[in-house]
Amino acid sequence: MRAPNRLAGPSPIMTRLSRLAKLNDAERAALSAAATDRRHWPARREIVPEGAPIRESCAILSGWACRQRILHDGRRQILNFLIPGDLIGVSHHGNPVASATTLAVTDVTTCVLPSAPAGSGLAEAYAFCAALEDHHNLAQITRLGRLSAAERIADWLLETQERLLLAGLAVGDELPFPLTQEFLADTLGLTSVHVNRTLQAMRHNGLLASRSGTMTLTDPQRLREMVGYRAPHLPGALQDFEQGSM
Amino acid sequence: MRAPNRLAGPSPIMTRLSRLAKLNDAERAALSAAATDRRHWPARREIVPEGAPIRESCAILSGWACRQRILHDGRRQILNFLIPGDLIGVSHHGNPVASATTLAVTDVTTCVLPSAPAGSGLAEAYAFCAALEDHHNLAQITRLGRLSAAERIADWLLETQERLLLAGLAVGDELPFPLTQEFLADTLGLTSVHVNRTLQAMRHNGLLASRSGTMTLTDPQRLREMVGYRAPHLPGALQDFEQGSM
DNA sequence: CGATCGTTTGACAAGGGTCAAAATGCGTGG
DNA sequence: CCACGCATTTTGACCCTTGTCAAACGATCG
Repeated sequence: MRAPNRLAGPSPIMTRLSRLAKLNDAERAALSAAATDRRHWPARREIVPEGAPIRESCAILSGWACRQRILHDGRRQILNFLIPGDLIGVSHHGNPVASATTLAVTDVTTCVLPSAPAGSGLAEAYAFCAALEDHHNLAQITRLGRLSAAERIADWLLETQERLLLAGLAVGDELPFPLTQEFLADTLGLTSVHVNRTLQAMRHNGLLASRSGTMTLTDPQRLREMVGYRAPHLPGALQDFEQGSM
Repeated sequence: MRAPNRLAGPSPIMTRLSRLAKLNDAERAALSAAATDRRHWPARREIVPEGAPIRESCAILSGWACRQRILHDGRRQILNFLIPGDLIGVSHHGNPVASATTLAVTDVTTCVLPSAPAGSGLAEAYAFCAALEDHHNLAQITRLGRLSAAERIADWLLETQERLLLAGLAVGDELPFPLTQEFLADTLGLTSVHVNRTLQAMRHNGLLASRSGTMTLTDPQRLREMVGYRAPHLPGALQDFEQGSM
C-alpha cells in the first residue's frame, strides 16, 4: 500500500499500533471498543502529575500533550510530546510512578488501553511503542548535547514528521503544528527568542514554511543532510510508507 | 541493615538486583552461576555496535562502559555509563536492535543474564533496572536542556554517586572515577576545556576534590542545592542506604 | 628517556541568552 | 463589524557562557 497518507482514515492509535505489530480482529475490536470510553482534557491541564502512581495505561486519541519537568527555580524542560496514537504510562514493573508531569498542550482526548496478554500482538505493539519512545529519548539526548540550534530544530522536525506519518496524521511534508515557539524552546533547550530567530533564518533559506497550525518542510532533503538524519528501526516492511516525499 | 557500605562484599549485580526486588535463593544461585561464565573486554573495545541485533541480555560485572552515538561529522554524544551491576540489552519486543554503541571505557567483564520467567523476582528486578535507566535518560535530557555547565556536573555526579551506592561501589562521598574529562565533556554536552575550567572552579569553591581514579564530593549538600536534586523513586525501604553522608 | 595521553592555560571568537519594547494575530464581547 | 485584551511573534542592543585553537605542562609506560 503505497497510497498517499490521508487524514480522514482510521483512528491514529489503530493506524499506528497495527503498523507496529500484527493485530488480529479481536485485538482490533478491543482497541476500537476501548476508544469508545473517552476522557477529555482542556489545554494546559495536567493529565498525570509527576510522582503519581500509575494504575492503567492510556492512549492519546486526539490533540497533543507533553511530558515535562519543572526545575526548582522554575526552568522547564519538555521531555517529549505525545501525539494521537501515543501511549501513556506503559510499564513493566510493580509500583510504577510517573517520572514526569504529563500536560495537555492542546485539548486532548484519551482512552484507557485494553490489557494485553503476554505474547499477544497487542503486547508486541505496546512493547514496540515503548522501544520507540526510548529511541526518541536517546535522540533527544543527542540533540541537546551536540547539535546547534538550527540542527536541533531540523532534527526534531524530521523526527516529528516521522511520528506523525506513522500515525497517519501528516500528508507528505506538511505537518499539523499546534506548538508555540516557547514550547519548542523548552523542548530544544533554547530560549523562545532564539528559536524565533533561528526559524526565521531557516525560512529565509528555504528550509521551512509555516502558517498558523501548520509547518511545512520545504526542503526535507537538505534538512536531513544538515543532521545526517537516520530513521529509527521499524518492523520489516514498514519503511515504505515513510517515504512520502523523496 | 544500616551498616556502612563496603566494597569487598558481594558482587555488584547481586547487591543491586537484590536491592531492587526480592530474590529467592534459587534466583540468587542462578545469578551467581551466570556470573561464573565471564567475558572480558579491553578498554576502548566495542561491546555492542549500534544497529546490532540483540540476542541476549548481559550484566556488567566489573569496569565501566558507556553507550554512545557518533554523528555524521564525528561529534560524539555519550548517552550514559554502565557500571558494575548494570544490565545491557534488556528489551521486551521481538526483533530488538541496539539503539546505540556500547563501548568499554575501562577493561570490562560481563556475563549473560539468567532468563527470568514472567512474575519472578528476577523479572521484577530486570524491569526495575529498565525503569531506572529510563529515569536516568529523562534526567539526562533535563541536564542537557536546562542546566549550566557547573549544574550539569553537580547533577551528574550526584546521580552517579547514587548509582554507585546502589551497587555497593562507593563509600560515602568518595566515588571511584575512571573517566577522563573528555568523556565527561561528551556526556554533558560540553568541551573538555570547559569541563576542565568548571571542575577547577568547583574545586576552588570546596565542592569537589579529585585524585587520580577518585572523585570526592566535598560538599554534597551544596551540590544538591545547586540543582534541587531529587533522588529517583526506589522500592520501599530502600531509601535509607543512600544517606551515606547527611 | 622519548612517546603518548591527559590536564591545564591563554587569547580570542561566537553562539545563544537577557531584557525590554514593539508589532502582530486572534478570540471575545459589544 | 469594530474595539479591546491577551497571547504570541518579532526586533534591537547588549552581555555572558561556552567553544576554538594552540601551546605548555605533567604523568605514565615501555
